[in-house]
Amino acid sequence: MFAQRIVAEVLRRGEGYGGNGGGRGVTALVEHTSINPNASPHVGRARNAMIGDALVRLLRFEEYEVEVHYYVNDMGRQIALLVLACGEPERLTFDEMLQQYVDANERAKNDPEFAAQGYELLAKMEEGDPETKARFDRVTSVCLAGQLAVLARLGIGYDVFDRESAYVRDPRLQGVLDALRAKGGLFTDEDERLVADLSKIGHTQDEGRYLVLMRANGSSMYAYRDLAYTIDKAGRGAALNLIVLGEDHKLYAQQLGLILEAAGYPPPEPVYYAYILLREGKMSTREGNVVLLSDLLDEAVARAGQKVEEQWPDFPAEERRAMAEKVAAAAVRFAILRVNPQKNVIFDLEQSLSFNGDTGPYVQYSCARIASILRKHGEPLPAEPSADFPTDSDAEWALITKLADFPATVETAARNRNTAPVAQFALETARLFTTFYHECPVLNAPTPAVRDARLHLCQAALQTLKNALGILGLEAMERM
RNA sequence: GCGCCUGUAGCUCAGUUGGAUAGAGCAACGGCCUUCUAAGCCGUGGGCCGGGCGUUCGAAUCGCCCCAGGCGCGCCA
Repeated sequence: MFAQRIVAEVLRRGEGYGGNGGGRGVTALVEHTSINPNASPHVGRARNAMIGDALVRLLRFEEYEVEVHYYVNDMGRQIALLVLACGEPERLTFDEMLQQYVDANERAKNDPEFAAQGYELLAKMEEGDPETKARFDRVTSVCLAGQLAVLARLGIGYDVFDRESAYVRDPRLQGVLDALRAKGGLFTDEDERLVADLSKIGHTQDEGRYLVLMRANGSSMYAYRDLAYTIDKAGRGAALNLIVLGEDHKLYAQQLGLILEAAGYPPPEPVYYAYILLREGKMSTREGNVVLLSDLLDEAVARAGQKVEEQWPDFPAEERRAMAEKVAAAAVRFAILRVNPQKNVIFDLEQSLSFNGDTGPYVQYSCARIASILRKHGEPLPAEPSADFPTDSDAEWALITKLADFPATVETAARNRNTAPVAQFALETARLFTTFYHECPVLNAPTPAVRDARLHLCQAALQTLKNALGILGLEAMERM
């Protein structure tokens, strides 16, 4: 009997239902977010973090052993300017540092001497000057902590932080240069820069043929350091090596991949996503038309808080606050994650703050309704649904059939490295539960057998929704 | 100019990898709280699936050509 079998299967597997064990015994390294320290995360950048984090959760659900890496770009021209601007970093907060950076960047454009100071500072950093390194560390650490605090509000965390500055003088880079040289793919150009000619190692198009590795003054370019880091990641022995990248990095990743292959290293598997745009155009920190993740979350919490207050006036403020945080995070995460990553999305503030319709809070609300039924029933249910499992309505069948689809949805999502279908599944399941909810009374079911079957179905639906939400990084609500 | 991605309802998105009458939400309009939470439900209107040509018994889905948007293309990261 199909219905009874599916419901029993969901309840038996519990938190593991939907997992196919595709990653059992497989290690995976996932790098995502890796925001430059000179900016507070905006929703565009946050797409990387949310996609990456959901991917990590999906892989773990499939029993991969995952290690999450964050590459801290604590070097480079922009960071040098930031450090230069933050004279006494101890006295500055994260937000103040960001303002300093904006000012410094502006000044560097019009003041060549100031810009030159930046390059000098960078060169000293690369030489390994301890005092300079300490200065950089102080500034970038404050910035990193500020960024992580915002991301943590969305439930996003990391296992390992790799600092770019640790890879500048990586001895393995010599081997890469030797390999390039051996194939005629390395030369010093007329301006004394060290340049890779990728056409010698399989690059077929004209655009992107050359990649500058070192400046004339011997300081390294981002790509050069990134090569060392990528080699380092490859050397950690993970069977699956993923990196979440904006689509603007496509050509760059190909270039890097060619060099790595020429030197005998396996390149990571990229997962791309497209930009989030505003109606007015693309987000630009310079022009001030950005939506900061922290601001978005604050607004979401404020709106959710209002709703919670209307709904649960007798709850302690602290508890209401916690509910609002969960709902707010769910709204923001779901709004981003439900869209296929290769699509540009036009960011709509009202829409991503909406708690009605095709949203994370709608799914959470369905969970709360189920939890409420189970709570009201009070008594524990038999662990196994009875062999006599009456299900006569279309609503019940549609819901059960949907629950049965979950493992296949997860399997496809993992294979395609795309969690958007899981969000879609959660929505569809929540809608089907709601139809069932309106058409099939549970506690007042016509017979005890029907009631028990429906209670078990409720449990199974809740478990499946929880598992789907877990992959997306949203919390199911007991009440809302 | 060249390369990659995208184009589905007024708006934001799905569409199970080529199958039957293309689905949701938002917005609009009309209904539903003395029965398990109205952050919900039911109903109405709304479509040349960007355009064209092809492949196929069959195309939103595959191919080619256009058009539009996004991204990228040597001392940014």
